[in-house]
Amino acid sequence: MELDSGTGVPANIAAAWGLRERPGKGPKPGLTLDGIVQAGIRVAAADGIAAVSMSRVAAEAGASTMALYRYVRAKDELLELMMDAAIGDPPAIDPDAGWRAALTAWAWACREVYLAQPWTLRVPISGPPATPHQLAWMDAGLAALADTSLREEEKLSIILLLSMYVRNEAMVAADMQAAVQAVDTSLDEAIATYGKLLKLLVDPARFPALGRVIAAGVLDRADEPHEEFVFGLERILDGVGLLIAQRAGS
Amino acid sequence: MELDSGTGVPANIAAAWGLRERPGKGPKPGLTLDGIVQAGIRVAAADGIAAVSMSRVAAEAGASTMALYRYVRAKDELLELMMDAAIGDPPAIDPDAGWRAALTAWAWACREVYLAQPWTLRVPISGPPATPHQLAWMDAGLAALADTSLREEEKLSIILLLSMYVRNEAMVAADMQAAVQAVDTSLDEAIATYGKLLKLLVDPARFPALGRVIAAGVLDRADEPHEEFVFGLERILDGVGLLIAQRAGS
DNA sequence: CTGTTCTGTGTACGTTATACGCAGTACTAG
DNA sequence: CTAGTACTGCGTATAACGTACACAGAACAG
Repeated sequence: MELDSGTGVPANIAAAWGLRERPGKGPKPGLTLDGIVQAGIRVAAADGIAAVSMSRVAAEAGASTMALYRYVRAKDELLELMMDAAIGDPPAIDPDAGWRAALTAWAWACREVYLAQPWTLRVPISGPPATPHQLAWMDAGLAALADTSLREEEKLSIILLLSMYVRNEAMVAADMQAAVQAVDTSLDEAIATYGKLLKLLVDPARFPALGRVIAAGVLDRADEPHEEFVFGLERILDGVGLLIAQRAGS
Repeated sequence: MELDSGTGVPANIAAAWGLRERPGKGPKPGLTLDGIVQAGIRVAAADGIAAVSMSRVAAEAGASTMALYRYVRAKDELLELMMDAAIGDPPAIDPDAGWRAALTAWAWACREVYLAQPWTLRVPISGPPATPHQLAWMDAGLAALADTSLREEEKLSIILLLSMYVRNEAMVAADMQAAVQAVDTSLDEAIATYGKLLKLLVDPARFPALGRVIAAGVLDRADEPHEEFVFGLERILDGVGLLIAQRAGS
């Protein structure tokens, strides 16, 4: 059977929920799914997602390469399981804080998880969220909007928008940090290098608006570390606030 | 030399700007960089980015695998060049339309480019935008904000926020379309299947907010095709509008 | 006790990117 | 005109990858 217990749950998601049937016929399993997933996470944390090969994970777990395939259908499934395990559960959020404070806390927590484990940002997303911890984060985000008079559909859209934003912003931040560490320089210097590059390439006659940005010196120095994140977050929350006010008014 | 003409321009970006020096000593090149890039684009458009291997592109270009390396430093560079060629130049936007209409048109155009060539969404971003067409799109976006009283720094942040949003939303849309085509079903049906899956997995006692969304039937049917995109876009532009009003007021 | 079924493992295969060396070509210096 | 040089396209070789498959042994059901 492709699916477990005929419930119609896709195999990879069933694995994430621990629904794998392991009828007790053969020999005792010497490994555990969780052990393998943790081994994968250790490899990814140490040397990045590119280092996560089946043989490397198997070595870390103390088994042969092919043993992993008794627990995992394919590498993609392993990555999905690693991802789900790595993000863990969302933090508790004060339910009386108001939607804006709650969403802000949620977004910051999400970002911290990503930046603490940058490899999670490189795991290709394979579909709509359906693993336990992903749904837990979704639920926590939705809970922040529970007291508003938004339609359920709108709440969901907002959480999707926000989680997309946080993930993407974390990716950019992680990219920059990686680039900085690769050349062993400072963030300020990296930005300045980029600014100089654009100054070289951009002809203000051809790209006038971009030319004005460069001329204004925006790219001469780095922002405060999290300034970019806060800026986008505040714009989005402002927009959400407008909708909430609108729904409350009508 | 790693760099061209000692200008300090990284090799891959120099290639994108056509700054490669090809001193006329050896035999006449039988291929052109552009021809190779176009061959790569044909392969990607036909069979997706996973089909873009050096040997496949070489076959499409009518040359041997290793010949490509005379024009391209590595596969990553080829992908970057393909990406830049594929997005092309942004459309002209009515400069008197006002910032909101202009940004909306810009975002839609950007989204169309991505969805017309979904493989571009799978090209890993390798750093801040520095290729000619990327900068052209950035300039077009910034131009939409030219008449506002925002600081240049803010304009840039807004364009980055918006382009991130469009790209991400296009990725999700492309993912869904791919999933739908893979199982050869309708979009409505795919959403409903996902809804049923969540209904099965989500315990409303453990995930109350998510339970309410599901109970409200949000996932029983698909939205209008572009509804999700419009929703997020409007929220972001609302937030931007608030900032513009604030800056104009003070 | 005798299947039956699951375990871990070794081997093998097909792909991938790309480093390297070679033969031939078009230009430049003399 | 000739020698040298730098570049071309190409074939081969290498290391790594995911994973299909077959097999030996272990634990259970009857």
